[in-house]
Amino acid sequence: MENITTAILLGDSREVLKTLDNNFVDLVVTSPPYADRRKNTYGGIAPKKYVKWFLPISEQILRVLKPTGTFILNIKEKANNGERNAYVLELILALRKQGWLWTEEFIWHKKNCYPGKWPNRFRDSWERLLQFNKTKKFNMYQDAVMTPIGDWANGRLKKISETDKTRDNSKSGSGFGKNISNWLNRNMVYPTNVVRFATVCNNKKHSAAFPEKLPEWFIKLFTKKYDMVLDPFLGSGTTVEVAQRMGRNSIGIEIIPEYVETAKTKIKKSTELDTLFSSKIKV
Amino acid sequence: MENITTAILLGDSREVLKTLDNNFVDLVVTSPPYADRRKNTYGGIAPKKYVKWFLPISEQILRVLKPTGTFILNIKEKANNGERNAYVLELILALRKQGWLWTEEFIWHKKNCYPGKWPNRFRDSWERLLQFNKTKKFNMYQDAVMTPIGDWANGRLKKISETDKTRDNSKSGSGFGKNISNWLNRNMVYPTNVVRFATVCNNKKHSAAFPEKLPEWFIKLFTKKYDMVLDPFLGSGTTVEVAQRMGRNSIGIEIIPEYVETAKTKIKKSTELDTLFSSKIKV
DNA sequence: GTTCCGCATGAATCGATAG
DNA sequence: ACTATCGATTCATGCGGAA
Repeated sequence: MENITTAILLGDSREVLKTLDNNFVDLVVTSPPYADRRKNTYGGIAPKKYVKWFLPISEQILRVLKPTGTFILNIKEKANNGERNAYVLELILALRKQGWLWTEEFIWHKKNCYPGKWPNRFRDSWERLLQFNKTKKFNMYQDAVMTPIGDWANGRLKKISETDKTRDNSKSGSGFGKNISNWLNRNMVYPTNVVRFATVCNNKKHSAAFPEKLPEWFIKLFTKKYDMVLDPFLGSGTTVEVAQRMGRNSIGIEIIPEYVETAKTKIKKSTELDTLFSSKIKV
Repeated sequence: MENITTAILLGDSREVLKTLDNNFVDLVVTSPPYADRRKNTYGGIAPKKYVKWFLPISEQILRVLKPTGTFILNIKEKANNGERNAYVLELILALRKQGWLWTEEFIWHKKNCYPGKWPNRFRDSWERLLQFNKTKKFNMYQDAVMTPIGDWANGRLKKISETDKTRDNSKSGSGFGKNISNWLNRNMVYPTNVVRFATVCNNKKHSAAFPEKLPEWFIKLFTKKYDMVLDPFLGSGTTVEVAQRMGRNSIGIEIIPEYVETAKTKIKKSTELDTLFSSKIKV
């Protein structure tokens, strides 16, 4: 039986990443400190300096990632002085220049966003989930994240007429046709690039942990069992905890000792689950 | 009684906009042809040339807009050769340089997005609704777009406890605790910066303008009656039709004669409604 | 009149093939 | 090599006619 490794490294990602091998990571999923956020814990990076600060890190990520791997970056610029900061846009352009393919931008539509009221804007209920790749031939396991088909199917697909079965193309010239018979006995459909998860509300020590569902979804989508997951801004350990539970190897890097301790506790706790999990699978 | 003007101008926005006065428009809401799209009708603009093509237009928009006015730009980059185009990011940065404040990015989460399946990406179900302003003191009528409270909010608001209040107060100091009373005992809530409308697919004759609900929402949010609305890429006339129905003055510019005719027909038809509408209001 | 059901259509995207 | 065209895939919505 293959073993699963779960490593939590204390230190600055800018340094720790340099100690890792080339081309061995299948998925990087992370939520770095946003500019001018979390000043109390991370010190905060000024928006103007953010790109310059991030590029050496992404350079290392580019190096450790397999050609078939994927890099998911969760980030959102805040409003400052009535205006959205532009550093995330500049970061995307800079990452492209660094050699990354900007494959996709998923939207994380937060189910329960932060309440509040301002005269000039509404509550911010979404964040960017930027997908970058080294090559066009990356691994993607779409079937792993299929979702139940919409309610419309109940009414619409019960009875299929003969015309439905025979007609192929619509007349519009869009080249789009339909073959309704394909839809029989379908319960699940592929999702879109808008994902909807609730934010975590419980009082974790880490100030901005993303919900478990988020790394879980991307781990399902971009890795298979025993693949390697990396989170260079681990925080309280959500990513490696989920990765371990899902039977993936993982490495987390975190600069704050207190968070590392929290994360390690989680791992230990879930090690029991892991044993349970391991005993079920036969490899 | 004040009259409502609804003007539809045939021509190229780059030229027609120059003939308009300074500082008289309250809201510009438009959906220009996206790069490499609508080749059959608008010829298509190459992604590389898009920013250069758009800046003279936005310069005129900046001129005709009141200091209290708002510019809403609906756009989305397509995927090309496995990668998202970056010209929209470059456009946002260029508009900032031109003097615009990038106030907000709304997400249009499309209820019914285009179908399809590809090995490397999911269906694209969102578009950008970029908000730009001349000054920080723009008009915003938030009460006009309040929505019925959803089940999610019922659950969430009931759970807001003393710990929630104290935690949030201590963290951000944003005065959240004071504002929370606004949220209790209400049937209506303010929306967020994610809006959800279905695309229209009932009209055979015209390639789809955006759905009526979209300009309607922004007209409610950023204008009051008798304000001036401008759409420099009118298409089949949705924006001015909605503006007229809502008792706003409006100007639409469209380069394709056939679309101008369609738009004018809509306006004429709705003039009867307008008369009805006028007779009901007392000014 | 309601509800139910048939059906076209939509700012899509990729890979293969053709010029 | 690089662009242009074509075929294949697919989900939810609203309209209009039928029950």
